[in-house]
Amino acid sequence: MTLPVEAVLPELVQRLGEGRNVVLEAPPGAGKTTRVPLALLAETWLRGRSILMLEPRRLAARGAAARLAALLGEPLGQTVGFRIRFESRIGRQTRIEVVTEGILTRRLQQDPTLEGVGLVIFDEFHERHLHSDLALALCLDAQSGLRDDLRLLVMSATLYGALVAQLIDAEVVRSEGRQYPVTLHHTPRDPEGRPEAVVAAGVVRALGEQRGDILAFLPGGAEIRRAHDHLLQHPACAGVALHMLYGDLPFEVQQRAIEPDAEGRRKVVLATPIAETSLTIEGITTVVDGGWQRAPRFDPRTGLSHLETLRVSRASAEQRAGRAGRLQAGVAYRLWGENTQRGLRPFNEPEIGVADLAPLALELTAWGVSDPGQLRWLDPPPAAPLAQARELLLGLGALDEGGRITAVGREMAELPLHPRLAHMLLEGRRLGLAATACDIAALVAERDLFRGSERARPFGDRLEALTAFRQQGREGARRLGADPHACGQVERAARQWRSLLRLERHRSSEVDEEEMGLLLALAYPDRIARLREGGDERYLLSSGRGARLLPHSPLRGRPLLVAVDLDGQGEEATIRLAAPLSPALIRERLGGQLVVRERVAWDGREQAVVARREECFGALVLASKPLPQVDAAQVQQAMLTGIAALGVAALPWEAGEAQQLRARVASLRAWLPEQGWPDWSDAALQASLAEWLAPFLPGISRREQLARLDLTSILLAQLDYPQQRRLEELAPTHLAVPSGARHRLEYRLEGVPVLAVKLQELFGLAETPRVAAGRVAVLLHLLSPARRPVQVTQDLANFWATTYKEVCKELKGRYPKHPWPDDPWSARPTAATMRRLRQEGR
DNA sequence: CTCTCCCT
Repeated sequence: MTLPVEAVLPELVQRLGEGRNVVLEAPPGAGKTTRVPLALLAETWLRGRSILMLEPRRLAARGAAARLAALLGEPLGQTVGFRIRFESRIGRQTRIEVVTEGILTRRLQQDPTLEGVGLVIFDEFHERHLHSDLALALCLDAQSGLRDDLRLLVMSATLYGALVAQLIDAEVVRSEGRQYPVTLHHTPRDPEGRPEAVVAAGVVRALGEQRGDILAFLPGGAEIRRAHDHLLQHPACAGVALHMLYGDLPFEVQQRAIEPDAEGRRKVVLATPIAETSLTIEGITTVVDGGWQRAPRFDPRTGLSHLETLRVSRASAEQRAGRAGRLQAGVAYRLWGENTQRGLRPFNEPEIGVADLAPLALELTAWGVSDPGQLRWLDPPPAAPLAQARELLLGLGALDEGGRITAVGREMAELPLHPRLAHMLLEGRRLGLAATACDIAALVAERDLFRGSERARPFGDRLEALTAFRQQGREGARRLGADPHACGQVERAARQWRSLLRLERHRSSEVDEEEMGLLLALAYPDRIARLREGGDERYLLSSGRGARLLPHSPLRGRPLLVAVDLDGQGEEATIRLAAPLSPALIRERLGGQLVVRERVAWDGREQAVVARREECFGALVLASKPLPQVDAAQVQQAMLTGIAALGVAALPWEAGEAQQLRARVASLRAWLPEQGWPDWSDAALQASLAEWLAPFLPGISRREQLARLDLTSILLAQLDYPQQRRLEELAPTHLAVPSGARHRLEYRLEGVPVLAVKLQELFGLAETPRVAAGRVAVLLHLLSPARRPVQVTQDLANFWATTYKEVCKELKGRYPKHPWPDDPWSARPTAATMRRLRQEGR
């Protein structure tokens, strides 16, 4: 059988032969995974060295290797082999080695020159996993340094080639795919509809309009279960075999969903994106796509991840629809309109942009790179999550203060698990708890034993179920409500780590809850939760954030927990998985890791500077007492931090005088920019607290004591004497008016100052009063005798000439005791009544 | 309104 990719093989071979990197852009079905490595095997430039081909999934790696070997008519482990976690088939003569992503990173770390390798092929690069992005960056680094004869071939779905080609300085070779046509039906959905209802309706419609089996895409397991329950009741599903398919279902159930129905019934499979690439389901001719996908997002501010339900990307939707056209022409119902289609993102967001970067940060440090800018990336690791990751690694002792890897860090990097868990394994070994640490790490890292169960269970139940599985097999696990398949996977991971730590065999012992908490605290020193007073399920995390146990958790009321799984979404984090923690045991077993520190710091809850001597484990404060003597400079520094956190608005501006001073200076700054008046905006004052406010802080350590500050004098002290003189002259606090009185000017942060004055006081005055050496006319608020505003103007002469007459007419009757002369120009300006004027003899 | 998929 000839495959479309064969047409471009000569060009591909030639380009690589010229010593170039190459990007092969080909849609699914082109045959790139099977044909390309074999076509290159005999190339002389390889000089007998091997080809490494990277696959994004274990299933795919094993499958690709098997097909390649079959094409050569050999068993696996001869010319073609594979290496994935837990399994490898590699022989002496192996020239094509198919590996999964983590394996390649590991190999590069052990041998940066990739000795004996002539070509690295990245298959399905468009999936943009964290590991494949990292592996490409490391390969490029190796190529540019030690191995200029190493070649790279990146294979990717359509429309992605140019970007990668630019990064790796490569030629793009394009191939056609093989795919039966799929007819697309875009059907706008009820925007309020829940995913399960929308997709169930789509399935019912497809059942009526099409023949053949149906594959429907939903965002997650919960929606799949609800859609399943709903469709079971529906008459359209009578006689139809209804299946669910998602990663956490037991293997047998997944298998049944993939196979043709034993009784030959028509099949409907409700699936997560697991069916998008990893699994091929027999007999599908119709796809129903709800158009969602769920993705984790790491929030560097909290250090936590949460799941988000997003619209599918165009690439994913394409892939999903394609599932209907593997056997024959098919149909895809897309439950969104053409407009929505145009707004879809072209590709899934690269994992490097949204993931926890702690593992990547450790890999980079182990590679000897402190700044990711030293490597070439399609998308560099974003700064904030990377900084957060480095901070975590520093806390775990993997990095030193200078950001270099420590001996412990190197040991951690060599263990195939998350740095948090690697730290727990190594520290657990020192405590003589290595085997238990392996179990706990596996329970954290592998599939949830109790997924889908109603009750929120504490961590201890997992360890108990694992022990039961070891002693009594699958039945033992089932009796405790655990999934035996998942137990097997956990045991397999734990066994791998035990062997890496050179532990002989697992000694099963009693599960000690407190030791478990202790070990978990070694992995999550920053996720310790203390029970809030007056309740039994609300906790305070060491970060200061609130957290809440899942309803009905058996851990309710425990004073101290280690939160293993925290969902960071929303106001309060949700503690999904936790173990109780005993401070006494920490002190007893981890005494060496306790840090005693004297802390003088602003406390947001106390609204004051607190000075305490604290005994800490990670972020957990085990003991705390007040410091007998405190350095005044430290208090001042902490107070400044506190004021910065509260904002300058928290200072006592209420009196008004200080605000007026700020407004006067701000006005002069705006009117007379050449004079260099200081910037006293909130932002500027906030930024320079240390300069202008610090000298006045001695004796102040609480928020309420800020009321003592005389902000007017403090700000005035910022001006030198000539400036103070000029301020009085150019922006006076008061203005004299013709009546002889002095009235207060009201300055504003922007605009002209306001002079509020009874209009009788201004008789005879033609010129509007001015400030700033005559540059700015004040805004007059002309008042009635009852001090009600009659007119607002910046043009007094015009007021006398026009509006004054009407004002007179209107107000004369109401205020007969006050003067309302026909000619305001010649009348005597006064604040007094007629009677007083007469008494004064006029 | 129960946590997607994948990997050392």
